[in-house]
Amino acid sequence: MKQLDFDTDVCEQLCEHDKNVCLAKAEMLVDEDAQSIAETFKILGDPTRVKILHALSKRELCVCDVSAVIGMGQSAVSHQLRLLRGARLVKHRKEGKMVWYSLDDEHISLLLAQGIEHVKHG
Amino acid sequence: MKQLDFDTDVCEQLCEHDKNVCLAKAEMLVDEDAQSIAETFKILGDPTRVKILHALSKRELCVCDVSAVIGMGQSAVSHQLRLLRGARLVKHRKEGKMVWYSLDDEHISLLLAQGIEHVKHG
DNA sequence: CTAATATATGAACAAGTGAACATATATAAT
DNA sequence: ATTATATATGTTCACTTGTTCATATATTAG
Repeated sequence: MKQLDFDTDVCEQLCEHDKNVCLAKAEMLVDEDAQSIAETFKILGDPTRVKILHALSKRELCVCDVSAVIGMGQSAVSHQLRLLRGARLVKHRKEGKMVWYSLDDEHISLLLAQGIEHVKHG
Repeated sequence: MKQLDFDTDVCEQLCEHDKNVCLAKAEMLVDEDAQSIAETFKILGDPTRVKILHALSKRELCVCDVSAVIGMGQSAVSHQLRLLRGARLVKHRKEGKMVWYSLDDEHISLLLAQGIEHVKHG
């Protein structure tokens, strides 16, 4: 395989398929965007968080309840909810000493559903 | 917080909200499914793979071209394509000594698009 | 056959991650 | 104020992950 010059945007001798490579390069995601998108999927890419999101897609739950539902300690759940919040996948609502969590919007429910569909074979 | 009995499906003294917890538990994803779903998202959760998928969503590319497009070594790209293949996110087609990759189906394109939309704020 | 090219794979290592534990904060009840 | 409850956070550690380097396989050309 030829050694490629990644530093130039000009399409010179890129493997065999200059046109393809040139076009693809022009349309490529910038690092920043790829990073952000990956970040979102990464948060979705953990079984505990998938379970939490799935539970929240049905109804609003407080931390304590999530903990009970998925059978995991309060601390672990709180950590995970923080990550989910950071990725704007869930939102929270304070009520006295309790905090109620739910999905940030219906978008998230869709994303999750598509992931599920892909697995149950799509 | 009360100590919970995770070993029983019977709803006894689960925090304050027995009903919610009981329902949520009944509808919860089984570990196996949560694992599979997370696995898929986990594969989507890496900037390099996001870039690869995005490039492939536009046109079929061979390994060499992907390598050139995203500016990363052939070995690294090959490893990533293997993971993507394992998650049925891409498919491949052999032609002589070259292997052409493309998205496994339009579903994947949608999943990716939804992730992008969520980031560009949805 | 041998050489060259395209891709795949194995090993190793740095960097990142999730869970558990201890502890901190915040609110409510007495 | 003191105690109890609900949640959040900091730290630690075993484990995973992505890249690189070296090498293997496969296909084609000569």
